[in-house]
Amino acid sequence: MGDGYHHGNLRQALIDAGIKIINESGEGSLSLRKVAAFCNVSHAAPYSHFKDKEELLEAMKKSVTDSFMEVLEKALEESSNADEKLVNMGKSYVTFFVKNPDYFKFLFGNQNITAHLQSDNKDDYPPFLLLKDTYKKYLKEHGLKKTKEEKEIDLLSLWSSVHGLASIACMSGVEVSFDWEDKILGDILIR
Amino acid sequence: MGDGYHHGNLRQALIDAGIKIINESGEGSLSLRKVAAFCNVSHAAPYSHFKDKEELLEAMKKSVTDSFMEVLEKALEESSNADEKLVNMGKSYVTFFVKNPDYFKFLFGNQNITAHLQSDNKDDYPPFLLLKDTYKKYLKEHGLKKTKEEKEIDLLSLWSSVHGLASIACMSGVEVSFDWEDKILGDILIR
DNA sequence: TCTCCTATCTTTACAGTGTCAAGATGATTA
DNA sequence: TAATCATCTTGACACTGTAAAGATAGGAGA
Repeated sequence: MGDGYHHGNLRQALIDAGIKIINESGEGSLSLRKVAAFCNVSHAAPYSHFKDKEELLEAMKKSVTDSFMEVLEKALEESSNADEKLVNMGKSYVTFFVKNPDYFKFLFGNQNITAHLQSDNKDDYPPFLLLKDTYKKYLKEHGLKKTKEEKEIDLLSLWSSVHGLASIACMSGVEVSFDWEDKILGDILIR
Repeated sequence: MGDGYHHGNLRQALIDAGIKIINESGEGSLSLRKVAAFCNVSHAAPYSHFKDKEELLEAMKKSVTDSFMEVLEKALEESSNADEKLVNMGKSYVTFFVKNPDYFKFLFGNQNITAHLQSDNKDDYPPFLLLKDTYKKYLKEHGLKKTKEEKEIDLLSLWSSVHGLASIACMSGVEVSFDWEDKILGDILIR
């Protein structure tokens, strides 16, 4: 266990190492061999746990998404009413990625988002599900009735604003102040 | 000229070949050597025109951005009033990338957007400048007075909505209908 | 016309990459 | 104790970006 021929928990160690490397020098400088070396293991060892480099990347994305979900859920817990929940969730959404732009680039800056997100349905993406759920509660709390189409528009509007903000902040280097965020989200809810 | 030892206009040929490859099989399968082979030229020939693989990619991005700008400008020409201009520009923004998701991934799905976009200022990005300009005319046409901060918020709101929509459509496979777009953009303008 | 210059392209070489196949190792189980 | 099996190592392969050195051709100047 630990130091010997068998590693103990190499799978998780590889995932953690991969994320660490990404955070320190970006995804560009992430190679299977480096990840393996970081774990003091031969260059082909990862193939006992992952079919592909791609499969390791997917596992890393899942891990990052889990951390992301924790942050979002915490934001919900710390809010009292539905309005606050939506705004704080949006803020946390952007803040999380502004704090770790490499995470955004990693999650959304790749051709391979396909396997991770697509499945032709955004409803497989946990953060979106959480937004959807929170939005529903928002409607309920306010006693609002909306058509299915209106709901879709609201959700897409909320999501694309927040996600677009994160994207712009992370990918273009534009500074996003929280005043802006408050107002943008507020306006979407009020309109 | 053309077939001999010297190529004629290898630089542009490499750019075009690169874009073609990306459109057919995504950026993942783009290598300098393939681009060179596509132009019937040795694998090191590109280094006479580009310092780096990165420098070729930048040139390709510039080329794609130029096409993008043409589409946006055409949308402006074909609109009569300021409201129409803003909405049509937003539509074209999204449509352009929905039609060529590989372009979106190529332009915005990379760590190296830095060199292409950042320079710590979104004002270097031609499409944003066009949006800014169009928005200013919109204010003028309506005789609206806004503070600098309000303008910034409006612009960021417009941009992040549209860009976010494009991002979601291109990266997650969610279908974006134009009804949605009309309403989302309309709401932002009206509020 | 001849020579030289320079931009452009080729050849050769090297380190790094993902991946596969075959073998080694050691923990588990029969 | 012996056999099994997941896990790890070693070695090999094709492909990548890039650098250095040489070849080529077209134009400039004599």
